[in-house]
Amino acid sequence: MTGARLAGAQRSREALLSAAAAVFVESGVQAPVRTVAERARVGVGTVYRHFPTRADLVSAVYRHQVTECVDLAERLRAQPVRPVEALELWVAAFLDFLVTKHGLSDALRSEDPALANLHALILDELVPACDALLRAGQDAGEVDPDVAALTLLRAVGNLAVLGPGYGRAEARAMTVRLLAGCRTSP
Amino acid sequence: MTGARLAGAQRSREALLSAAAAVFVESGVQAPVRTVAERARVGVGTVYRHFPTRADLVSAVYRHQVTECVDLAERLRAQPVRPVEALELWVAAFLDFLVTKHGLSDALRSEDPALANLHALILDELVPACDALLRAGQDAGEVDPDVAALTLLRAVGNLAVLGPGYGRAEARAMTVRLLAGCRTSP
Amino acid sequence: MTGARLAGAQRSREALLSAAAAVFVESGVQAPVRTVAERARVGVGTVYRHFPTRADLVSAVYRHQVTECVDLAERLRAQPVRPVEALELWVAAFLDFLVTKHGLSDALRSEDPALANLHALILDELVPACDALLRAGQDAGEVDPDVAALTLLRAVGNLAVLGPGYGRAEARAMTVRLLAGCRTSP
Amino acid sequence: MTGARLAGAQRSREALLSAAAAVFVESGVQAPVRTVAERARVGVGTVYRHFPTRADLVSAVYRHQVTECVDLAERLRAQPVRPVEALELWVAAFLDFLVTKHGLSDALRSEDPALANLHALILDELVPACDALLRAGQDAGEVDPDVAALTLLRAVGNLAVLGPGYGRAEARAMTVRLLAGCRTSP
DNA sequence: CATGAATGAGCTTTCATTCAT
DNA sequence: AATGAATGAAAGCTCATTCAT
Repeated sequence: MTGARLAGAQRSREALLSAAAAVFVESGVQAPVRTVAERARVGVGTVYRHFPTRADLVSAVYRHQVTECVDLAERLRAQPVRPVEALELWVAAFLDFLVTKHGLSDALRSEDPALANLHALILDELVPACDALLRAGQDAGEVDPDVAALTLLRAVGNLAVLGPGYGRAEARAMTVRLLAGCRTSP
Repeated sequence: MTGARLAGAQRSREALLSAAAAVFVESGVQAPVRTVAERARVGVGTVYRHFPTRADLVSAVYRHQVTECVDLAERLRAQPVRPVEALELWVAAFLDFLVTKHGLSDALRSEDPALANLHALILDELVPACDALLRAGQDAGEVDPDVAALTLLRAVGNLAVLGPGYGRAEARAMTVRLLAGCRTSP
Repeated sequence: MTGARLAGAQRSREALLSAAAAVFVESGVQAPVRTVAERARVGVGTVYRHFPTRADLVSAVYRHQVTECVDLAERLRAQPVRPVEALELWVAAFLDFLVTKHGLSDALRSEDPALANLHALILDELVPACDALLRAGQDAGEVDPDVAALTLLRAVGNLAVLGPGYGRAEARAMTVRLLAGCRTSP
Repeated sequence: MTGARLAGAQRSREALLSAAAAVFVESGVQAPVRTVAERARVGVGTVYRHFPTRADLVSAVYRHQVTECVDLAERLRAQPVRPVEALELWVAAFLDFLVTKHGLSDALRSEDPALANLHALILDELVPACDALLRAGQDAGEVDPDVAALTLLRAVGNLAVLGPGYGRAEARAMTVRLLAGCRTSP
């Protein structure tokens, strides 16, 4: 009775999330709420019911992906590869995320206080995940100890912003070079 | 009489340019046109007369700064330093520009087709300037021949986007590391 | 089983009435229906089932209080006090009602045709109650015969609207003076 | 050149004021800004240009009328009538204002902090004007010294709220009785 | 040429009301 | 009967852009 309703609500929520993800990719995180609603075939009111503020929507859209990144970091640490290689793999995967959902890097860049949620999420989850990989590399003497996780994340996040003449391949190449520059000089 | 008119018009144009530069630094390139007009002590109509589209204004504002960068590149090439050092100096200076006038990196990043003017300007002037330095380094065997000027410029432009926990110092450090990763492996 | 249902429905209805009364006091009769539903721990649908229009809810909320006023009038008429004194006591009590449940005076003032119910209630019950007291005073030669019950009720209802610099004490004082002005000149 | 523009703007401003006055009478001070704009045959933007907040509009609409009331008070004080009569005349005139522009009494009643302007206006101008008349009556021993100007103004403001069965005539009669109740007992 | 008033589309957000479950 | 998700019409406010003077 209530179950069916709840199931419907859950479906709405998911429809909204995927609609929003798509819209953010196409038009950036600043896209009108109405656009998201239309994409999800839903009234605007429904958007606000599920996500009272736009920031809630943005955060929700990316929370899932952030979590995946965190999980990946953990899996990589368990792999029998050299720490620096794990870091490289992880950063490459992170970049792919960002590049695919280019809305996310917009969101990361934004200083809008309403996105504090999302920023907190990053600080609380992504930074530690990256930090673990980074420290492993530093402890192994492969990575320069001056590199901080947050700084690296933001830098990669920035390198992920594509534009004319600067596509995925370029972003990847630059990220690789940035990481190379983070290794200890032999 | 026409002379006076022209002089007045010229004055307006310059007032607008410096007002816009200031406003862009404070509030980004998206700042309301009205804000620029007020800062220049001029009616909005005047803005539109001189710069029919916002992109015209943005381009004009940064054209001058782009030119300075180009000039710097030429001066550096004449210096008795190793090519890779000249490149590093230039990139550092370019970064400082971007970081100081953070409006510019917004503008560079923007895919707004209306900014085609500005993009063209970069392709036509900034890329060749950078390219000259880059090629010198590559010819000297100091820089990896796979690095393209446009790619490097965009990457540095991206690294220049500041945010919480990622200030000037971090941007500089990351840029240095990126360049380090662009050098030929010994 | 149906009995239980009915009992449940009755409970809902009463929960709604007291929730609405509280909400109206806090936020006025214009408060969102949703607020009332939440206060009553009930779904909005239930509000609409019991009270198809907002006016039904408002009327129901105040019917009970109107009835109390009517009863008081009857009790006062039976008291061994001079008619004009009975009138004064009743008006004072009525004012206290209004001032305490400031939602009611909002409702009385409203010209919203949807509140016709409530207005009818007043005409049918409150006016006659007041009228009886009034006439007694007029018959005793203590109250000016030109004073009409409805007019007096509305005036007192209006005087009950508090605001900055005009609190309960002021409302009471003004009501007393209004009534004094309704007495026959000696 | 600019003069004509200014004249046009002035005309707009006045059109807005009279449109707003009319709309407020018909629908209360809470009427949508858009309604006022339409009534004035003007875009919403124009309303906001002239009156950045709704409160500014409301205040402007009534400022003029408040001033007239104040002027009237001064003229009446100069008349060769007994103080209490002057007070009665003034209150009657004030009531007529309120009753004619019934939006004003809504506005006076409102506790919306955005209307602080208007409230201040009343406290600063209307209260002293009323106070002068009141004190004259009190000094002459005709009016009860316990009556305060603000209280009286609010009470009259309240009595001015019309409704079904309570029209202008009733409001006037009640106001007269209220004032009668404010006189010193002989 | 310069001005700035006017315009109105567009965005966010709220809430009364309906209706499938 | 009860629920609460969904809907969509308002309403407030901002700004890019036009155009009469």
